[in-house]
Amino acid sequence: MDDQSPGMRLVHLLRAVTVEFELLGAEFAARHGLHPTDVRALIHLLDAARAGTRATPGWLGEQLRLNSAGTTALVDRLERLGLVRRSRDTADRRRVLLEVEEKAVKLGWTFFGPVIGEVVAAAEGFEAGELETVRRFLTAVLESAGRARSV
Amino acid sequence: MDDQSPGMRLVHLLRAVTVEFELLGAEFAARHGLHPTDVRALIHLLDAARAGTRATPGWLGEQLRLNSAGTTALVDRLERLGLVRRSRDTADRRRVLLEVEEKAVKLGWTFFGPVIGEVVAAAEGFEAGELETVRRFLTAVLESAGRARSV
DNA sequence: GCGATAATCTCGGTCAGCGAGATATTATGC
DNA sequence: GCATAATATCTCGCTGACCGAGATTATCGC
Repeated sequence: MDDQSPGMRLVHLLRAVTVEFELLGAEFAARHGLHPTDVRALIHLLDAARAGTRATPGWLGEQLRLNSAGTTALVDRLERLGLVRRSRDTADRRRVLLEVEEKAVKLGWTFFGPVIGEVVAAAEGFEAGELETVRRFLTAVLESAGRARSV
Repeated sequence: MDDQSPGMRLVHLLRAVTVEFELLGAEFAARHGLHPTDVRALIHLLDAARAGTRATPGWLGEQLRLNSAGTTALVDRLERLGLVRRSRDTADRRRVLLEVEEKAVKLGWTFFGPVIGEVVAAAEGFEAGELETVRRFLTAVLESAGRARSV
């Protein structure tokens, strides 16, 4: 396969971006005494909070591909750090709801803030039509990756 | 910050792509009895081999942010799996060179092959100019992420 | 109510990765 | 030329994330 074709160059570029984001997460984690898994969990929890979805340990475990024991340990960790709070669901009292504390929101912001700022600034060097093209492409890639994964 | 601005939407999209790629790597790892770190190591080793760079345990450890003990354990694992071979550098006999076996190249191909195929196929739905725009954007993002990381 | 099902947690064990230090090889100051 | 520092890797002991199996608690259909 031609290594210099536009498609291949984009593949490598995307992979480089992924690596860079991973490193970013890992360094953020190390700096705050968290584990990479904790950061991933925070991302999912903040997403859920923003979308109004109710998060439970079981749901979180699925997102992160952890089994129930690992999930319990993870939530214990996050709770000990004061980032989430466990509370019984009053409707179905088998369920435990995970509520993110303000501290977690702030932490998430110090993590994403700088990257968001940089990327938004970078985006300003492009015209609206160009950004739309990028959006279409990334959407297509997202679907591609999903397809490649489910094979 | 406006959650619906084009810049923000691209940030979220990029993050989604990153997550998807990570999941892809994790599932590939699990399916082949590898750890996520092993996959990351393979990627770096294959890159080095392709670029003609000589890989050593120390270099690999830096790439993955592992200390020397962890790196030794990692290389032990990869060697046991028949993916790399250790050989002393004849010029500086303190050094150990890591040579990737064919098996590793094939494994890398079964990992990247499907994704590459999908992304290249997706790229064919775009004009050359559009792909160039995407390339420029991703390059800018890569620099942004690097900057955000070194703060 | 009672068995079946569901959500979470507990216990014991495995193994990746860390810190400290050992070992071997090469560069440097005098 | 020889002690000393610097470099590259490995060994040892340990911590802790995660897994598998099973216990616990709560809900639902009958």
